[in-house]
Amino acid sequence: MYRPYHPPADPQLVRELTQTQQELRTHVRLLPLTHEPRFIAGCDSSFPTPETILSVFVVLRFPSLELVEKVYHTGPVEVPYVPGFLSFREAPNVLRAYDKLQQKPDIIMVDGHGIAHPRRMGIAAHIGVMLDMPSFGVAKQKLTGNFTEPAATKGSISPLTDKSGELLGEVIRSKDKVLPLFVSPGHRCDQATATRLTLACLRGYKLPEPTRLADHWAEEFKKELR
DNA sequence: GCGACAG
DNA sequence: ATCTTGTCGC
Repeated sequence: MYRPYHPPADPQLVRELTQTQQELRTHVRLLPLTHEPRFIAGCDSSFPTPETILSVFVVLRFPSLELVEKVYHTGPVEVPYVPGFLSFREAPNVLRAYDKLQQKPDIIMVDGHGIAHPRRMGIAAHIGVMLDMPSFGVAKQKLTGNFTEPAATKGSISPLTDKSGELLGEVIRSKDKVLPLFVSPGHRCDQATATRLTLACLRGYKLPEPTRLADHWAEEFKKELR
């Protein structure tokens, strides 16, 4: 398959972001949820133009999954995309979108990785720490770690581990014969909770409702801008 | 030195 | 992420 080429990143920038990332990491806490969520949020970002980012937050009632609110926020893109540092490019705008929510959620499902990251600080963990809110990530592509292909049937799961065997996340088949999802906890959440909620949010599509709707509305809001 | 690389 | 048509499989 075709492999993307990532242009060299500014060494100085990478050093600074790495330090910030490691500081944020000290705040991460992996714990089971204390109470069953009543509201779960989904968030995702898109780029109407190369220099503009549009972030969306949707809040669904849980476990009914009815959409109760959707908001978005747009702003200028100030940081380039560098593998492993996606959060610094998207999180600032995502947090502003979060501020616009009337109904704050009990937990946030982010489009991206949680601790299944080189330094255990994917965007889901980053956002969770910034808001000090429970969060977890659901990604469509692997960033780091190893795994064996889960069975082709919906609900099949296989672990995502690092070289030392540490569990980074779980690879979940959310729909029969469709590429699996990579689910990992972000902040104030554990793997069992992340996996359980992801499965509870499936409604016949590859993506669980929170991120699927956030994805959908990101596209709608984008059109709405022109 | 050779791959891998979220969105 | 984004740019894009037709096409294969259930």
